[in-house]
Amino acid sequence: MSRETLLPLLAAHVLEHGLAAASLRPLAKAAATSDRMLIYHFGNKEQLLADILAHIADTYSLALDAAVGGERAQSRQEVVSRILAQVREPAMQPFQTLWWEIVAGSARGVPGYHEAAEAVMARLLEWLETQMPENDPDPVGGARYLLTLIEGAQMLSTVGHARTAREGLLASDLAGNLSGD
Amino acid sequence: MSRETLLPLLAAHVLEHGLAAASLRPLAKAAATSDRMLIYHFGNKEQLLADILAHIADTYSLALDAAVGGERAQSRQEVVSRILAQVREPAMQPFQTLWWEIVAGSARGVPGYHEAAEAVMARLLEWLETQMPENDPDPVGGARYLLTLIEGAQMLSTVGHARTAREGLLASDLAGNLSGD
DNA sequence: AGGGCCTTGTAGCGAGTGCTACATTACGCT
DNA sequence: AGCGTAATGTAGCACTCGCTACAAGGCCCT
Repeated sequence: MSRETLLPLLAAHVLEHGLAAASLRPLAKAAATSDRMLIYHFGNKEQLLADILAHIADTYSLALDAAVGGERAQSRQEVVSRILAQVREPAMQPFQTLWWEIVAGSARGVPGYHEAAEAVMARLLEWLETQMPENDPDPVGGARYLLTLIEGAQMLSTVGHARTAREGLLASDLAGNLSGD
Repeated sequence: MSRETLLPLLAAHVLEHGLAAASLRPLAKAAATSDRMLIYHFGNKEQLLADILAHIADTYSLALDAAVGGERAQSRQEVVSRILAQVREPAMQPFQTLWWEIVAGSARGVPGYHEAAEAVMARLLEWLETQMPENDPDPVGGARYLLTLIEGAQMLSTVGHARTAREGLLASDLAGNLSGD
């Protein structure tokens, strides 16, 4: 059982139960090994978590790429709708839940979290730029604008203010009808 | 030493060290009492944290009210600028850091966190409505829009994408120059 | 002064934490 | 076949966790 064999199992456990519950013995159990071996393979817990987070980031990135519809969106509003629909899929929920834990860790200065969070956002932003409408006057700035909106909306939804987020988007210059949100 | 005497000291400790480090013995030490007494006064840890979070929410609300400049903002852009400047004050940093921990707990379903987060956002939204420009065509929807933007920008800043957030706001319909961000 | 409650100190329980020491097995290379 | 390294099991250490049992003070009321 090498690191590469273990990582998917470890990642699945972290996605399901969160980082706060990611202690060595439960992780080892989920990967059908022992805490002893986790330390053996990864050195210490900090490195273990860093590797798991990196693996999850890769998985998330791939899932996002895979879920991208073929045809280009026609408007910024459509971009936001599509992404919010995608990101709120039940299958994406564990990533969302984990994401806020990473943000919290990043804010608190937990080693490795800031790097992980920054990398995820950078990749997401890069991908967002490719999703902008073909005739968009400012795809680069627009992607940043939409990212800000989307993440704000997601946070509000997370804390029970989905309605606030929806009404906020309706009041934005994106206007139109944001079907589904 | 009653509950009311202890709460400010406990809140200070949570603001400084976060919820993850908020275990009974350190909390008790910060409040110059014993873990024994914390359980005696609050029943159990869950209730203790709920009370501390409620106390912190009150404190935050008061601080925000106090920091509001007298004169009304002239534009939505000015509203955003003022709030981001205020919310990024060093004195507000502990609240921000704690906030993401609450959001994470809310997403994970930790008892009490969802209620706390929802209440904070509701209060913030209500306050934001009072801050909208006098001649705003849609202060209610506008407040929700700005809240979404502000929170998205704050999250991006937290994970090291302050620049992304700034450029996103510059590309929004708020346009103008968002001095300071 | 004495009864009764509110408050507090001391000690500890059982479980979980990251990590290590030591020993043994498994396996590839010459 | 023999050697060396990689891989793994077993036990355990020192610590923290939330919480409780027990007992003793302190203080008010009559």
